[in-house]
Amino acid sequence: MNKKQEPSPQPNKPRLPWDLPRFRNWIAVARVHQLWKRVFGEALLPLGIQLAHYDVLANIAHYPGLTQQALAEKLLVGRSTMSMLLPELERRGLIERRGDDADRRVRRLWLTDEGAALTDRAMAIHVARLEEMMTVLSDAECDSIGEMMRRIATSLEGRAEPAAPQE
Amino acid sequence: MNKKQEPSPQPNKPRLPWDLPRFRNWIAVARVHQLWKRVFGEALLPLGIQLAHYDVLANIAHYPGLTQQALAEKLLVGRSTMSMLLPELERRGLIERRGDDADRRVRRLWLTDEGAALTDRAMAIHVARLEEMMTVLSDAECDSIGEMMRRIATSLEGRAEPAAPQE
DNA sequence: ACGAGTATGTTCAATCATGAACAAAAAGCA
DNA sequence: TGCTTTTTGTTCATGATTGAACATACTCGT
Repeated sequence: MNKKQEPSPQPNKPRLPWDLPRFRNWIAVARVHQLWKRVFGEALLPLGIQLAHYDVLANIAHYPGLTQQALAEKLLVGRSTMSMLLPELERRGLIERRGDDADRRVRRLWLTDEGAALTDRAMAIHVARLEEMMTVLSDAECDSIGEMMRRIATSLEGRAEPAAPQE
Repeated sequence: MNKKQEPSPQPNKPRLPWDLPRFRNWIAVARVHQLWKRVFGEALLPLGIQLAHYDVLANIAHYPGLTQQALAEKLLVGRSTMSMLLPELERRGLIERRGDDADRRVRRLWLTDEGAALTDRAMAIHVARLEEMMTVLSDAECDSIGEMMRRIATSLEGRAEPAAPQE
């Protein structure tokens, strides 16, 4: 085949994406995200919850009374994931699901006192670990990452939502 | 030294992490990563492979002859994941696993011609989608993200690996 | 050379996430 | 009002990922 490799990687044609800065930069993003999930997931274990649970609880704390569908969209997961996850959190007395008189399809989500207390502790851990991880960045650097990522997110969502007519 | 914002949500104590810039910025990173995985995963479907397969193939392309263990470490997954995944790729004739005379425990990984061809196509899609996603960033901005992320990764890995003596 | 300790890969059972199919309820429309 | 379409949530079967336990092979110190 074709592996006549001289000494140096590739003479002129960049055969591997690793030669492209944008590729390498994105790899770094993915790697950090993956590492973070591991680190934070372990940090949550003492509280008896895992990442998926935390994501749910924190979002209910931020948007009390949101529906399962809205929560799933925020978390970028399917509806069925919530249907499988939430009964467990309800059984443990961390959340409450109440119907909505105005729309009897939906079940709105609320934290119980116990759930709110647990979520507070989890969020404290979250913030602490996050700031620990980000000590190598200045405030301005961190903000610039956030600004750029939001720009990308807007672009990505715009391309996905509008349901392209053709193709 | 912190935002004394009267009219807004919380009078003085920032009860929710969303009030903290570092928190919001990280949320944006996680969101983009998640969106990217969805977009790219769908883009790979026509090739008949999924993200996990692609990660394997691309890394074998980059590091031909690496061991399963080394691959698992690069991908930040467990060894058993490779043991479940690789036989499928081998069965499809995309990769080859050859023993190593110097160390008869390991199985070194190589792309077949067919696997290399498929990987080339997948990497082309990868790069195209990536550049599409990143059109909203200048080269310098993209590089700055990469540089900062590598800084964070080094810090994270340093904290996890060396098995801190106390706590 | 021998044995304890370590590293690699596989198997297996358990866990988790997902999409398709479904029922109930709402919204749109004639 | 009646009918169709859309939305919300659940169930279920499937595929993905994992850690523990194991067998094999290597390393290192003696």
